[in-house]
Amino acid sequence: MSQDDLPPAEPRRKDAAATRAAIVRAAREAFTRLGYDGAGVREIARAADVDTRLITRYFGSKEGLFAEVVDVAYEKSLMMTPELNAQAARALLMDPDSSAHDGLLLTLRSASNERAAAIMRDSIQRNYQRRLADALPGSDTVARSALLIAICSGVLLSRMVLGHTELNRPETEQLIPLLHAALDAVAAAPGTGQAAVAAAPAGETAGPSATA
Amino acid sequence: MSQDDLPPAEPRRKDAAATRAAIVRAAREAFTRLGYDGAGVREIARAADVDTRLITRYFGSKEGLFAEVVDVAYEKSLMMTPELNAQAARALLMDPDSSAHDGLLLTLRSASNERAAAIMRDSIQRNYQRRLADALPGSDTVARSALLIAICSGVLLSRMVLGHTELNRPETEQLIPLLHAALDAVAAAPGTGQAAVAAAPAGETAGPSATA
DNA sequence: GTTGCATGTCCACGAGTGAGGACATACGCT
DNA sequence: AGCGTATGTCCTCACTCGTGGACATGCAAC
Repeated sequence: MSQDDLPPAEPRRKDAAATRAAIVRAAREAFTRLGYDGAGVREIARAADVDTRLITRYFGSKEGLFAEVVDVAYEKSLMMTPELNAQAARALLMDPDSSAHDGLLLTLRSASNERAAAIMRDSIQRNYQRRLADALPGSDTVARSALLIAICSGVLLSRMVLGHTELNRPETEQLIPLLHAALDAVAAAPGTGQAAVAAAPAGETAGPSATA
Repeated sequence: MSQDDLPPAEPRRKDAAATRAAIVRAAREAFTRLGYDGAGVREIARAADVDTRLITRYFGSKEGLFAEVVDVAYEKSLMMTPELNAQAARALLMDPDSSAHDGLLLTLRSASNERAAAIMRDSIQRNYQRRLADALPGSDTVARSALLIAICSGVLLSRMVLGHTELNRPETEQLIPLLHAALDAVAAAPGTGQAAVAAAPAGETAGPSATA
């Protein structure tokens, strides 16, 4: 439906690198949309215009392919820092699907599967949480970064995966400052009680969707 | 492994009510542990010491069984009110698995499946979110209740489903006041800027796990 | 006691899965 | 040019899944 517009008339024969890339691309789309269990290797292969056999040859197994997909997905994820909480809150609540949280979204749709969860837990720690923890002020940065990621995951899960309609309506915009305050409550240095809580009188800096 | 200790020597023959109950009980355990896709009807039937055929006879299909399980699971969920945010924060972060958030946990593990997600979205709105919205002060109560549920879901997802080790360590206790503040930032009436943010100097009322 | 229907049991079907063996082809090196 | 190997293709295997048909059994009403 959406990936038939790869290179259209180019047969791409005997090009391992291009084949690998096409598989990873199709797999990322399929895993993000359907989850680890929901996406089948046949479907991925068809979307990538590639024989099924090549998947197991190049990546060993479906699990190996998933691990590779997860790793690259987190590299384009929106980086969260205490200064970006406002933009993060807006992006989490308003962006339609956005590539900003590809990693997290991929995570959520596949969390049910135990093997997939283990792969993603590992990748989150390597690619996401370490960076976030380094950017946080104060102490307990690892734990607090994990809590921040957890909160963001929950919002994304409710909106995108569960399809909670209450978070996809016009009033959702009112929630941005609230979510911002909630994020700041965790991200701000502990002890410095002032935080930015209850800031932003609902106007909020209407930044350009912050899909960095 | 864990459900062989039902009624041991009682054949329970020709008792539809007891059979239904046993199926629901086994299904709830299986769905919560493995998710909708991960749990199979054969496995559920074996755990309930019942023939597979009875599942489709009594509940129509696996989907029908799941809907029934979801409905009953949310009735024993921890009710959240602004006054209980402290206990909720503690329960979410510290309780080992607890039956307090059976509904949410069941939700998270099955969120990948689209049909299951639809069933749960419906049940959440009926059994959980309506009640929470009524208990919230201020305006936009439905949207804010959805955001609260989202945040709680994220914490539970990271801890229980994804198995994030950073949220299952001793330092996690330090996060309780932070999560409490984050919840209050959303739950407290908007406009009244004071909230309870940055309250609780890390001591926190060590309430009894709050599994109401 | 006999009949009727709900309840319980056995078994099979068709579709789906991930994986891999066996063979064909074309690119790259000598 | 000729060979070798990486790459691409076809087809099958072994398995699990949800569902339902066909039959056995026991409780309950008459």
